[in-house]
Amino acid sequence: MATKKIEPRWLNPREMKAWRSYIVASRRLLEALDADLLGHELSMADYEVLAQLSDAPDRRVRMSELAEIAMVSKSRLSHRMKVMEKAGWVRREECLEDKRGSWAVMTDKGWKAIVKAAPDHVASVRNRFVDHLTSKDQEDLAKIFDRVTSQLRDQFIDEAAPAKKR
Amino acid sequence: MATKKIEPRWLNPREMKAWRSYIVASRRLLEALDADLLGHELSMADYEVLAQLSDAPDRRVRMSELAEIAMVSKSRLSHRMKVMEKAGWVRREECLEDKRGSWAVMTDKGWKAIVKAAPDHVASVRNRFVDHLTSKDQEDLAKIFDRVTSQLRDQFIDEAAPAKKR
DNA sequence: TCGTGATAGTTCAACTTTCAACTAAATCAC
DNA sequence: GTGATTTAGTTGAAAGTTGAACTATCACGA
Repeated sequence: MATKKIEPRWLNPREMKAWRSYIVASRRLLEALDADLLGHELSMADYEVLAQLSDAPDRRVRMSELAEIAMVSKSRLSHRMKVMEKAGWVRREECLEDKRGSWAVMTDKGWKAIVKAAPDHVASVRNRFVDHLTSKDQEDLAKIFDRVTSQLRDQFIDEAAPAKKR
Repeated sequence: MATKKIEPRWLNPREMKAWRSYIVASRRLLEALDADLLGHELSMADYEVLAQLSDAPDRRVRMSELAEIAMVSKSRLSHRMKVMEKAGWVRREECLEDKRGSWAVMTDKGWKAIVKAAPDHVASVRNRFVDHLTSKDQEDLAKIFDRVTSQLRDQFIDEAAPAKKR
């Protein structure tokens, strides 16, 4: 098969501006939010895990599901859980319905930790981000990024599936 | 001083939606872009370093400046440079004007690597992000995120300075 | 009921990132 | 000038992350 070189479609100035503004702001923003959480001995990723756990019925979620909703790999979750378990924030319980599985369970201490961290984190998200958006901005952003996410999911499905026709 | 507990201003549904949409999309997006670069043995962070270097006059930049424009810590840059140096993509040269300093210099091999990776990366940025935005979206995004960045910078200056009045 | 393949979760080794400590040179204040 | 401070950059150890290999269990079809 002859591989034909396709001339790449470079970004025009408007596209470039949007992309760079986004990427720079995102880097800085995440950095700032992480720094703001430092006082609670939490990273954004750990916060996300605890927040998801605290939201679940009985504050317990299967490991796999937790990994998925907190957007971390199973391996990473396993490691972080070990750390957070040592800190006394979570506990693991064997799953009776499925003996391969286990439950991630939030302890009282973990609950207290997240309840204490949440107001500061929300304030930080406001200060650094949300309060600088108008209502319209918020709606626009949500629309745009939902589109991006669903597109990513579609592509992922495309890639995972053997593909009928592309 | 009596510390008074301030009732946190939680996010309303619109704000929450915007924030979550943004954070979820961003995580997934970065993940996808990183995965797309894997074929070139590059991470987004390394790509950024090489891209900045390739843009500089004579493809050479002082280490500190490179760290700043590529948005990585000096320590991290130092470590990555060692790896990329081993790969033959960059080289370090001593700085004659300031003997503490050193230049990061892109080699021909590095140039070839980035020239080869760039079209794929741009395609990936398009596929995953830019092509899903209208021109208006692009302008809105740029405006919003520029605002976020400048705000972050202002806050940072605030924090760094001893503060006259806050 | 057996075997085959998928799923849940952990672990290990390799790699990356962070943070603090460090060297050396430049700059500043007097 | 000279001592104090700042700046440039690197280093080493500790902590975090990744991806593949692994164990155990489950689910399904013949």
